[in-house]
Amino acid sequence: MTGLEADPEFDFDFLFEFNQSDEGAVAAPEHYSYASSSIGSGLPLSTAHPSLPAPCHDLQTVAPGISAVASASHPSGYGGAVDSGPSGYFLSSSNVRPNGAPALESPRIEITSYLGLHHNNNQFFHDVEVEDVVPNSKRSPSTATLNLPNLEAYRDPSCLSPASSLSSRSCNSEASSYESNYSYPYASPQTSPWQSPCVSPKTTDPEEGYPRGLGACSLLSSPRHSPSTSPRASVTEESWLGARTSRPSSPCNKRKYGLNGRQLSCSPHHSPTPSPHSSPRVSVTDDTWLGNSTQYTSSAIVAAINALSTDSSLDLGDGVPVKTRKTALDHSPSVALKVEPAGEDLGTTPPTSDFLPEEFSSFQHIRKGAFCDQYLSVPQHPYQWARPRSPTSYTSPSLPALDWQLPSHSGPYELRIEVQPKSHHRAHYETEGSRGAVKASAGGHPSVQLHGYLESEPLTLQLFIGTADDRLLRPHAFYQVHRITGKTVSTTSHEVILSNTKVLEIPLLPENNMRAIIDCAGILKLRNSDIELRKGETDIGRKNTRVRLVFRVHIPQPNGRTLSLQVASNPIECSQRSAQELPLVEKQSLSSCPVLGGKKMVLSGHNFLQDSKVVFVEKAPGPGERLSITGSVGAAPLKFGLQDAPFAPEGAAGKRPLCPEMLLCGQGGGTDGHHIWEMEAKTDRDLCKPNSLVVEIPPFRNQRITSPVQVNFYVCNGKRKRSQYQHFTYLPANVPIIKTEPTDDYEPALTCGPMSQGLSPLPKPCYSQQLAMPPDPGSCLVAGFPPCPQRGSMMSPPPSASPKLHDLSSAPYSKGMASPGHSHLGLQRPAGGVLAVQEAPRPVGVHPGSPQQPPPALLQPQSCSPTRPSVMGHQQHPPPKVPRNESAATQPLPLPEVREDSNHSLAPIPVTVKREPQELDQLYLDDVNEIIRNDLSSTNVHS
DNA sequence: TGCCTGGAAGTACCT
DNA sequence: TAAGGTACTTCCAGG
Repeated sequence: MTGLEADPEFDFDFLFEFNQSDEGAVAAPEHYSYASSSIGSGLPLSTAHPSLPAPCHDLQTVAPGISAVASASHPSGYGGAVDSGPSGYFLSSSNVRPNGAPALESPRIEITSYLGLHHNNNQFFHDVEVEDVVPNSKRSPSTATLNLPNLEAYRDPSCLSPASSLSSRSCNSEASSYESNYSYPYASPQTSPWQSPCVSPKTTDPEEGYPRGLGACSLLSSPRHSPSTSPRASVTEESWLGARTSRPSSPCNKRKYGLNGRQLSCSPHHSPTPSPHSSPRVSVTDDTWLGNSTQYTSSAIVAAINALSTDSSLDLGDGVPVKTRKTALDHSPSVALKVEPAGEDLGTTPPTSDFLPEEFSSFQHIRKGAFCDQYLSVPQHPYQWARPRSPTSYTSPSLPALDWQLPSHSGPYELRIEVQPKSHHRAHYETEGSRGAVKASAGGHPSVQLHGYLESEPLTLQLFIGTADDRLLRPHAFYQVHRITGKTVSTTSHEVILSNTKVLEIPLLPENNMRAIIDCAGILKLRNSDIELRKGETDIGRKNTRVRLVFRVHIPQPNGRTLSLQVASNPIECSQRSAQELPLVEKQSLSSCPVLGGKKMVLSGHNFLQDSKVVFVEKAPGPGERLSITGSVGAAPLKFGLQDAPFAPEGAAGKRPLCPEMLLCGQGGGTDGHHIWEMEAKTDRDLCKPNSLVVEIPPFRNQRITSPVQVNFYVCNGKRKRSQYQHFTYLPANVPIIKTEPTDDYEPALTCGPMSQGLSPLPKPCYSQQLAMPPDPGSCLVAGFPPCPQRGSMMSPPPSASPKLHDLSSAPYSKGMASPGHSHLGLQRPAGGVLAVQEAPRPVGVHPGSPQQPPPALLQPQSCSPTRPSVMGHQQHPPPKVPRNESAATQPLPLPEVREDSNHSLAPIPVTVKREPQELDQLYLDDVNEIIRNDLSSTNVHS
């Protein structure tokens, strides 16, 4: 076996799980309420969802549809979604748990992520290995997984540096997590293993020898976690550490990577056991998959996956750009087709139950590889979990994926952040000790409260670290929530991993008015190299240091469904430097003004200096902007363009998209689609305070605009010390001023529903969530998920397709792209759907304005097409709300569609294609940019 | 003793 | 290609 193979870090990538979302994994225990047998039947890949495009079809079908469909309750495939209900994300589940929590539908296929399909990839060989290890007969019948070689997990937990302190490795340090479990006053959300303290210590070991990554997964599920209160103290961890610790004691501290980007393991511990398990996850999954559902031929699956995958190229191997953007955070890591085991009882028949102890052990080993494979792990029941009553099944597999956009309120319920976190919080690395819990700016800690909930059942509040800036809200690739424990922490919490994203679960108790003080959440920074090198990972960590705390709660409804609400905090700057130097704009008193300018705008934020400058810029659609995503079906490579997000790669900055500075620094402006206009606003130095700045809106360069023009501005404290771009709209002089809330363009989405993510009122570039949310829930609930990851297809499901959910109206559920088409809202998103969305989510967004009617543009399959037609650019174009008309002259590649953007702010909410360039700001896709530019260049030439 | 913090050195990457 | 600067990580030390 090659070193690579042995490397635990990469193992999980392959897991192909058919699961609605990773989240489901957590809930695994509960999920397993269906009969295993169902799996097979339920999984006709191709048949499941007629609506889905053939290739993707299968997968999708399987995915959400499965869970929902499988059960009678989900006739429409996404049955749950179909129902009307209060706005919000409802799980469709016919089954209701005894406790009222929605029962899991049986055969559920989870697609966690999928990055590419590659059989026989060198790197992924797990399948074979697994098989060897586990006899088919012994494989858990219920779980079927398909391995896709070459798929690398996204944000592989394993990636977490081994060195990290225990506490830091929250993901991995289950021990700590579990500690809390014990303390939980109420039954924790069902599924997670942590619920049952019973984990027997005995399981031991398999993991011990394993690299952390592997272990992490298993840890969660594995019994081995000792109930010990302090994770570190626990033997397990000790061993764990010993085995894998890669603390930088040596030169090894700095990781070196092989050509393929894999980290060369300096320390033996990395892959102490080049065991065959190298990719436990894969193996296991595959095995199961194969064993259980032979019907799903790998080829079929692959085909489906390919169809779904937006950037299959990534997986394809060496030729693929490592940093391609990956849209689907959560799922991306691997595509796994997984069939949940049947059997409601968690404790009962776990998939692995059949194994002999030895086998089981082996099995576990394998599984360990799958980082965060809660799905798999859960089933490991040799240990009887004390099954706590599960008040709410937030972990239900049917729960929306972490990157889904959910509303903050629905019907009587509203999830609200009562106390926002400070705008700065220095995250700690794994190699460091914890830097404490996130605090509130006024002292104390953030707090979240669920309003309108009158039941006596406690609920679970989920917390994870999401992206900030303009991109759609989704789990942050480079940051993880870190559970803080200690005397100073009053809030119990517990960690679980969903789709490679650590999620802190905090009880929301009626006795506390469903309010939780978040004093147990720190932020862990993952090394950029660990994340970026993963195949399929397209995000760039550099300068991607802003995050948001994302809170979710899943409220069981009388009808058996679950209403999911989500709210995100204001952005939090997590870097050391930024907290000290970079200006941060949190609020702005004006979001628009006539072209004449002259109005005073008050900016609230941090690190404002008397010398701070406020610069307004109008960006021309640059190449990057044009190209938002190149989709590909099947093996076709997907490319995600960097849009003109606030931090588009430009000018001096060159390739770094995220850095605002870059745009302006020297180069930038210009014809290449960068800044076509820059104007420094006058600031009132006398009124300047560290937290507020008063500026006079400069007149726009073109006083004769006929439609609103979106521009951006930023605060600059000096070279390379600039805030992120903020949105601002110039209105035609003769047009009555429409007062706009300080929200950004994307806000229209807000109109759709309370998506509030807790976004600051500021026009923050985009809290994407807003974007995505279609006002019409129904639309969101679309039964079919477009097979193509491409948004276009996904986003616009045929009207007919849209389910009947009503309530969602207000709730914008959209997955990253928030395509109105996301029918999946309300439904579990089909794996395929998920993938698709994730893949290309950021680039394209649809304004919620008219969610019900997805813009045709969205429907365009462009993204799907391997070739990158200009079309793509249209759909996705970048954010720059710059009036393209005006700038057309300067623009190398004028995009007609742009026009819409600029208008949308004023527009009555027409459906517009959102250009989410800003989302990209976080993408420092150097490589990608290059590629895209090249492509564009060539494309332009052709055109 | 361990957790938090702030600061800064060393390294990598970008211009 | 080298120099300078910035950002990222890792360490150190004090509370």
